[in-house]
Amino acid sequence: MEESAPFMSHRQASARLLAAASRHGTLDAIDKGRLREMRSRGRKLAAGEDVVRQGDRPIAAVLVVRGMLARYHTLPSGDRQYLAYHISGDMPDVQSLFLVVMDHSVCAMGQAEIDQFPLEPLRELCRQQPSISFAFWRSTLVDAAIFRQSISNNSARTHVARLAHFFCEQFHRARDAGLVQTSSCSLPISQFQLGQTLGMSLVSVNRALQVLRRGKMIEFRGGRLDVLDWSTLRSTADFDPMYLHIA
Amino acid sequence: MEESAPFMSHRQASARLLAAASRHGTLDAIDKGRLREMRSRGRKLAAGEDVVRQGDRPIAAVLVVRGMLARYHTLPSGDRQYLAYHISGDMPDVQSLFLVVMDHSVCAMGQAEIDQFPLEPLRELCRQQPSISFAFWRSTLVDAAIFRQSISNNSARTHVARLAHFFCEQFHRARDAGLVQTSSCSLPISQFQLGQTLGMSLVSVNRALQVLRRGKMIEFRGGRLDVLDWSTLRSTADFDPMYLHIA
DNA sequence: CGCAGTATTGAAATTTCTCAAGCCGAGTGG
DNA sequence: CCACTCGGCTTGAGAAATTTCAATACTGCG
Repeated sequence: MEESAPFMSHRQASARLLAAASRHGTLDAIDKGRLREMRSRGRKLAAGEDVVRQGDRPIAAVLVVRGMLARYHTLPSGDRQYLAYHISGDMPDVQSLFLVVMDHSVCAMGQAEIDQFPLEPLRELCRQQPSISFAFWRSTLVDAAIFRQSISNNSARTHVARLAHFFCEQFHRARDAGLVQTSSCSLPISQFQLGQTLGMSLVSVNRALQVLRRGKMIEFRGGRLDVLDWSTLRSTADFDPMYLHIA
Repeated sequence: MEESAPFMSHRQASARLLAAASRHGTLDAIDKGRLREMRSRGRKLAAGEDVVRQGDRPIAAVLVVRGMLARYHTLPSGDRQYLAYHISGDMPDVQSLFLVVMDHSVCAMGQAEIDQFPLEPLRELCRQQPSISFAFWRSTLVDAAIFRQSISNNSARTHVARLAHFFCEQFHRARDAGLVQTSSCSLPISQFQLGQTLGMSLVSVNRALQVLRRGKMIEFRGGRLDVLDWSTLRSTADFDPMYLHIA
């Protein structure tokens, strides 16, 4: 499943890296030039394939090119707890720059494509170009804000609100990344996995889903989310996108 | 309640800042010198007092000197969801360096004492001294790892394991910070607040607590945690401190 | 001493999970 | 082209966990 990408894609890959960093800070010409020098290896992922595992000591950072990646804990029972989802333009494990051992795994939710950038050159780049460092740093801080929201979501909201909030977040982020057409976005997650994300059983997910459907707020099937009534969905969820710290 | 600290304490405060940074990276003489130049304002906090609130745009970063601080979300219902606790030597809101608006609040759990370091000089310092930047960055990454663990804890563990895990984490971190004497540490949190931390009702907290007590694993009263049987507590909790990324 | 906040207990009400069966839809091989 | 199969979705109903309500202790502090 792993394969080197052709040479041309190196330029595309570093352009994508530049875009990822630019989302979180202002870069000058030097910063941009240095980012464009970064070399990477492209890789296609099969559905469900792991990119890194809990306990690994990764040597490269991942940038999502296409598809969706997820971070998850493997519990002693063997069960998973999904922690976050990442779409095109996201870097799910920038933290590896400074946390040597992975405390969670990263996998592809459906077919996906990534770039892998060796960590050492990235670290060196961050050392030399503070603005780049700050941009990546900020991206990890937004990740943390999203984790905080998940704590509240999974701990303090009703099942229906919890699901609604999850959909709001995914949809909002997809839209921000330019991945929404006609109020629908890709969300290749099964109801069972939704349960492992939100701390609910499969049956509870299914029933909460039906409430949202009957309320004509969303449609969710075949790995795709359609938002039919954003305003109602949003208020059902208590969704306030402030925590995403976008612009 | 706010008051300037005497001049002498400035030197102590910057030494504490140096210590906080040193926990997360190797600093050279220049780094250390620059850190020692940082000026701060000491502040005493009453029990329950807020340091920053959701929506604020803080201008200073907090370093805990004494006591315990907590981060929390305020939900639309008015209810709180506690997200993390911080003890001496921790910096609960380094993220404010790059996330302008607070997405959560920070309060004192009991009486506490903090140093406040203006953000702008800190940012400038990070820009000039990459090692310092990396150390603070890393501290925010460990925070994020702890948030991830909280997602799993609150979503996928039984009430008893959840509580046990929380105690393991607090105790382990207190020990690492040198705040444990004779297997007990300060933990000024009421059972109700424990519920708002772990996503359980007050009654459930109380009953889970009794299980741990009857199992002779812990004693918890008057804001103090005694660990009577670490090994059993740890296995009850499935606690693996790896995620704390302590050297 | 007594108040106020915190902890404990019991029991009913509710939510959530588990179990188990049936359904649906896409892909496969006859 | 259709039956078959597999994974994922849906449904019902009983079991179990959890919350809520409400009353009773406890404790530290003024």
